Amino acid sequence: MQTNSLHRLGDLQLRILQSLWKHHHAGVAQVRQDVGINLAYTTVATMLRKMEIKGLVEHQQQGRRFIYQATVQKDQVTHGLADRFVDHLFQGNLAGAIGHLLETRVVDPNDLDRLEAIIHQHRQTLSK
Amino acid sequence: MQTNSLHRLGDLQLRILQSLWKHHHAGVAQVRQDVGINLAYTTVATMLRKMEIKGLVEHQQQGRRFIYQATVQKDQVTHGLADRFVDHLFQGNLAGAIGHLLETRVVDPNDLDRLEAIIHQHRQTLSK
DNA sequence: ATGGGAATACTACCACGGTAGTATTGTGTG
DNA sequence: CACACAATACTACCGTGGTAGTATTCCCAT
Repeated sequence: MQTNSLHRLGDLQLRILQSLWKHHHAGVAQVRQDVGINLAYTTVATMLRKMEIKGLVEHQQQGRRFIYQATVQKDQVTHGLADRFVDHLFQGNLAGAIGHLLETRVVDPNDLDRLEAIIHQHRQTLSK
Repeated sequence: MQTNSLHRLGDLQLRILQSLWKHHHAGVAQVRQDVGINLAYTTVATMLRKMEIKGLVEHQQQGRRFIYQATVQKDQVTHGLADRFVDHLFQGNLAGAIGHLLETRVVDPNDLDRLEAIIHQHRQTLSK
């Protein structure tokens, strides 16, 4: 619910959200399937419950089981993480941050194409 | 020291590292200056000590005081955070991640120019 | 109808980020 | 030389992510 502090999400929470975003709504077992069957069922269930308290997800009951659903949009979370990344490490300099990403990672030509397309399109929007 | 789990750094730790990267080496008081004088001196000192145990920083003694220095490079931390961002949220799709960044943030034309330059340069490197 | 399994509820624990108080110690200055 | 001050050492505490065991409950299949 709270848009603040969205960057504090842990790895498991992130993976759970990922799963829920994919399925739209899913039961504990399904989430656990995505998130890693190495984890105990109760671990996933507990995390889900904690996340519900924090307002990250919600559930409806369907017979015996809980069907969960994310209440935060992927965009919000992405934005939170991006803020942290860009603001903390690059003083808010987005271009610098992206430049660094490109430099320190393997990028294939296709990606470059796609990026140029995005930039191009962006320019259109701006000039309008 | 450990390259793993570098993405788990908290906000304060990130700000401390930022300060150390800037100054190269700095005493507690200096770091505290950067990080926020609203924090108690001991808070910063304690955090620094904890970070030393984790191998993120090290210190040399200079007379009475400790002069700290980061032992992790900014690149490593950036990479760690970027991994989390790109891998968790975009399944490793870097272009997708960057695209999203561009879409959800305010970008001024200058940034677009710089990005295009970077992409261009990158293409050179790749084709070589 | 009843037992077994599936599902949730409750509880507990550890690690660690963040914050800071108190205690101790060393040092420079008057 | 003594003392105030500055700096570190030690300890503590809260919140929360992560993990899971145990207890309870309810439904379905036999």
